[in-house]
Parts: sequence; C-alpha cells; structure tokens
Amino acid sequence: MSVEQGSAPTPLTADFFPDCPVSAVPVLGSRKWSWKILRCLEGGPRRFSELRVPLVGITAKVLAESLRSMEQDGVVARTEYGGNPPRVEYALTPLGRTLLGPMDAVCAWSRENLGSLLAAREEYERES
Amino acid sequence: MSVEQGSAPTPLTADFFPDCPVSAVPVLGSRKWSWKILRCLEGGPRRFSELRVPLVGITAKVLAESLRSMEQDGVVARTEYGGNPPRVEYALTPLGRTLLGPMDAVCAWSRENLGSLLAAREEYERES
DNA sequence: GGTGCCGGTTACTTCAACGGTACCGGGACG
DNA sequence: CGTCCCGGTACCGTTGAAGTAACCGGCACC
Repeated sequence: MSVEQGSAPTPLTADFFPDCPVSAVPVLGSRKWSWKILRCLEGGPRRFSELRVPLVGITAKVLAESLRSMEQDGVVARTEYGGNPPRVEYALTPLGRTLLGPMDAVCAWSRENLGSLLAAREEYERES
Repeated sequence: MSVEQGSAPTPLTADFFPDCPVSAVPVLGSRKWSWKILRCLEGGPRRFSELRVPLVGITAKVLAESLRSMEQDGVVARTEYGGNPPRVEYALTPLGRTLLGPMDAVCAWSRENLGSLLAAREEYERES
C-alpha cells in the first residue's frame, strides 16, 4: 500500500454495519416533514389543524402518517380529548425534547451553508 | 412542566414552506449511507475500494451514487490520479468538514437514545 | 333538512433510493 | 495468450414515502 504522496491518513477504526446505531439518524430524519413538525411542537401542544397552518403544503394524509410514525418512535405523544367537534393534541415527549438540541445544530448548519450547497450544485451542472 | 388546557402555548413564529432552508437537512441526511461515508472520510482521503471495507453491505452502485451526490453538494471532492489500475481518491471538502460537528451531535443522540426509540416501537406494537 | 367542522381514512398514482446481477476498459502481469 | 485489478456503468425489480382526490362519522348550528 504505497501512498507515495503525503502522509498516511489516520486508519479507519470502526465498521459501519447496516444496523449500526448511526442508521437511526436517517430513519428519523428521512421523512420530509418530521423535522419541521418537531419545530412546530417546540412551543407546546398543537392540534392537528393547527399544525397544518405553518406546514405550508402538507396534506392531511402525510401529516397523519408522519405524526403516527413519530408517535411510534416515542418522540411525539397523541392525546385525544373527547367532545365534538373532535379534539386531538400532539406534543413532544421528553425524548422528543432531547432531539431539539442536535436538530438545532444541523438546522443552523443548513441555514449557514445552504448558499454554498446550492452554488456547488450549480457549478456541478456547468461542469457536466 | 404542565400545560393547562386553555392557556395558549407560545405562538408559532415561522411558516415552513416546502423550500425553506430546513429542507436541506433531509436532502443531505436522507441517503442511507451518506453519514457513514462522511465518517469514513473524516480521517483523510480514501479510495473507492477502501471505502467499501468499513461500509459493510454497501454495493458498488450505491456507493458510487452516494459519492456522486455528495460531490454534487460540494461536501466531497473526487480526485483522479491516472495510471493503471485506476486510482481515485475521495476527500472531504472544507464545507464537508463543517458538517462533521452538527453530525456528531445527532450521532451522539442516536447512540444514547437508540434504546428508548426501539423500546417505544415495541410498546407501540403491543398496544395495537 | 342541510351545511359545516374536525380529524382523519382509503384508493390510486408517481418517484427516488435501494439492491442484485452482469458487464466493461485497459494496462499489468504471468 | 489469458487473467487480474480498479473503478466503475447498465439494466432490472422492489420498496416506501409523497401527492391527489374523494370520502367518512358525528354532533352543532341554522
């Protein structure tokens, strides 16, 4: 393994198996709307139709699916108050709240670097 | 922290349009392997076949696709050294390096809370 | 009796990512 | 000559998330 130019890079220390814990990240983040939903719940419980307002463009079906999957993952809690018209509230669980910090870090990065990212894409287009 | 029924939670301050900057997060993170690839490049440039070793289970096709898309986003740089057999190296760009910090935060979260997450899913199964 | 509201559901279509297998160019090496 | 190596590409099928549109139960109000 003759790496002629430059010093040898630090060796890889770990393998990344398909079910390594890091895989949970895309599982949580892959849904298009889940991070936005989390943000909407940051300030307190919200009703279904209340969530639809800031989430411009989401459909009832996708919102319901996303909430269901976040409930399944234990980051969101669904509470049904009886009555009519029906009333349902969604809130962050304690586990969900612990996700806000890490999410903030990534969101801040994306705000700061979205420009570079789009520029890189444009340049890539031009080259090809 | 209890939220009395009737008292308004803190108001939502922002709308989340389909093309809001936060949308860049899933764009980057949704690829199953991209975060792992970033980790593999952390220690220095790697060759294509070198990357396949720690990324247990990835196929050449998917690795090539992922690297191409990360190159397009400007977080990875591809360098072709001539010769034969061919030699190609992938490395993080400065932009890619800035992503390591935020990524660490999310990875740490997933390491610490993967258990809770899986437990929540199991309980959800039992309830339904 | 008709309409509206809330919180969804169902059926159908579209699309991107993933996975698997096969194959390739071209020099090096025997 | 044949074979290996590296870094891929082509083709195909599957899956899962997203989008569209229509519909629903049940009470409340007019």
